[in-house]
Amino acid sequence: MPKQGSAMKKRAVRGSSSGRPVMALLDLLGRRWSLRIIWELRDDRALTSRALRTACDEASPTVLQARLSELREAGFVELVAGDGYRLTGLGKDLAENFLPLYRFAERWSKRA
Amino acid sequence: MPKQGSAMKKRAVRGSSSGRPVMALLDLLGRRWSLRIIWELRDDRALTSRALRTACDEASPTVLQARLSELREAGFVELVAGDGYRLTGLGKDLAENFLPLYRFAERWSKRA
DNA sequence: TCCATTTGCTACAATAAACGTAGCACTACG
DNA sequence: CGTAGTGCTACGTTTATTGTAGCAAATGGA
Repeated sequence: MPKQGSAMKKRAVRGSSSGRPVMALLDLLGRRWSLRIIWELRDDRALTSRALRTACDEASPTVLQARLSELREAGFVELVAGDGYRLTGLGKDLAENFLPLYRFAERWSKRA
Repeated sequence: MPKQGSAMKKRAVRGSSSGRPVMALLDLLGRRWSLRIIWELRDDRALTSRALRTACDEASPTVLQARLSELREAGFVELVAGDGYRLTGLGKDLAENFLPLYRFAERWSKRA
């Protein structure tokens, strides 16, 4: 698979052309397993690629690697040698926005 | 009239089998255009199906209708006659979790 | 040293999802 | 009547994801 050069070259993130960063973010996070990966790495967890795969219901390594590449390029995830994947400072910042989701999901599951 | 009865036999939300509601929520929100739809309906906006389509970069009506059906079934979105689609109370509650994303995205776009 | 694991990562064919265009039935105007 | 709006769907094409298999490099014994 070809390496993507600098920032988001192989495919412009949807909505990025509008000049609204939130659109590019929503596009990136709206791809499969993106939210899940960030979720599994929350709270400063570090997971190897295979541990991450196990955590993500044995999702195919193809798409996981694709998402990890995108998330690394976006600056949300980094690969630390001998330690595995983990959120960057920016990634942790992003994950903060999703912690309330857990409580919301609990409430949601008990809805009428 | 939407026949939501048979519409949902297609697939259980990923992760719902794990008994963790947040997984089902991440699955639903991780599908294409889900986050975007919620975003476009934020702040009590009501959009017709075509206005929503325009807002979502002319995404195909096929997938938009699919997402709207899922979001309606999940109780996040409702269709009000003569008014269009809008977030339910639960949907607004969910959208609250994403409002900080806008500011985060701005910060993100200015990253090194 | 040789062997066995584990790491991150990729190839490739098959499947599922999304796209794009067109069009339906219905309603509300004039 | 005709025109235009609504929500929504069919269908063929393109794209994304899946599942299985496997690679080279690094690690740690025996």
